[in-house]
Amino acid sequence: MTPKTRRPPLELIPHIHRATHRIGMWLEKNESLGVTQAEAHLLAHLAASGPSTVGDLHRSLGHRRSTLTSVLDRLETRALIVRDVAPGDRRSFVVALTTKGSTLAEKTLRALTAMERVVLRELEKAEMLAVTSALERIGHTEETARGAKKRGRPQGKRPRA
Amino acid sequence: MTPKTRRPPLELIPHIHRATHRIGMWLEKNESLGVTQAEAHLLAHLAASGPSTVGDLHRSLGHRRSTLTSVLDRLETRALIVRDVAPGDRRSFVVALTTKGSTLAEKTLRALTAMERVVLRELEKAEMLAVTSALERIGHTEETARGAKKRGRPQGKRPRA
DNA sequence: GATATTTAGTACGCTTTCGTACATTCCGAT
DNA sequence: ATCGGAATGTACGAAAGCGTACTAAATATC
Repeated sequence: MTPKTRRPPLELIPHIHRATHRIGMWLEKNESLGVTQAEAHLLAHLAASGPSTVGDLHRSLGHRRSTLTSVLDRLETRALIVRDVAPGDRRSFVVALTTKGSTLAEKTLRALTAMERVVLRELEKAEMLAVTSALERIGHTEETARGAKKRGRPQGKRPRA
Repeated sequence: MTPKTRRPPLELIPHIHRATHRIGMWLEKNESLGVTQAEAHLLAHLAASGPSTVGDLHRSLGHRRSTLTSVLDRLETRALIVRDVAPGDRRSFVVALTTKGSTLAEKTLRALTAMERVVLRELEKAEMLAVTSALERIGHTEETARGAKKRGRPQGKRPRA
């Protein structure tokens, strides 16, 4: 009468989250790429799509602009990317891979591609469409989110039996 | 000859990441649930699967154990959950929702379920299986990752055109 | 039954991510 | 031209996530 499940569990969202986690773990473990998850995806995007503005990266990767600033700072410090003022719009930076960054980005992209291939090999094209379009439909709100409430100022004792 | 795309772009992984991001944004925006993404998923899991140990949550949600400790601390401070020593294993805690937590968890679960429903309504069952099994196959390594290298001690100047 | 090994969870410090405030540039209306 | 709003990206402080080290309990080994 009171088994494990009391409500219809979610079917899709948890899978998405676990998949995301595993991608990150795999990146940090399996290859000695020396990049974090966020860095890897940014490099891969640059390698796949060419130079992009910070706004492009924001829209493509989903990170907050301020987060991107930090990530780009790190990558720039390590001489993997350069920021150049965009021709035609002096507010924007065009982010491009350096030679060094390009080498690493290719490596990263290959690693991610290899990971995908294992999955894609077994999927029919139609199924693949179902997957991506399902993912695309998840939580589509306005592109750029703003404002949110925070609360809780925790950090207290640590219980122990 | 040098268009936008220089290499075959990834087809699946970026979708997964964007979906994850949108779920988080949606949670923080659309409802005044007052919980972060991690908290929401934890509450939803408890509501769906009943009391669980920290280890269970670790395996189900993918967060690091130490991360879970923090999340649970916050939820405990807000009196949404309780930690009780597990009967039969005094090392473990059983995490359970309080009445207050249960109310909020139900609300959260409904919000997430509603979000899924929009997607699922349009998917055939077979397609759905393709989606979840594809996600499950992403980056399957050992459940618990360990050790990873870090580097880079950045934080420098902030360029400006 | 004493000791080593494994498992569960936490404490702590550091890195990453994020929200907000702000400076600069662009663009449309006038 | 110029003024007001929108857009682009950064600075800064604060919160969340995570790796490592550690404690305690359970389990295996002898």
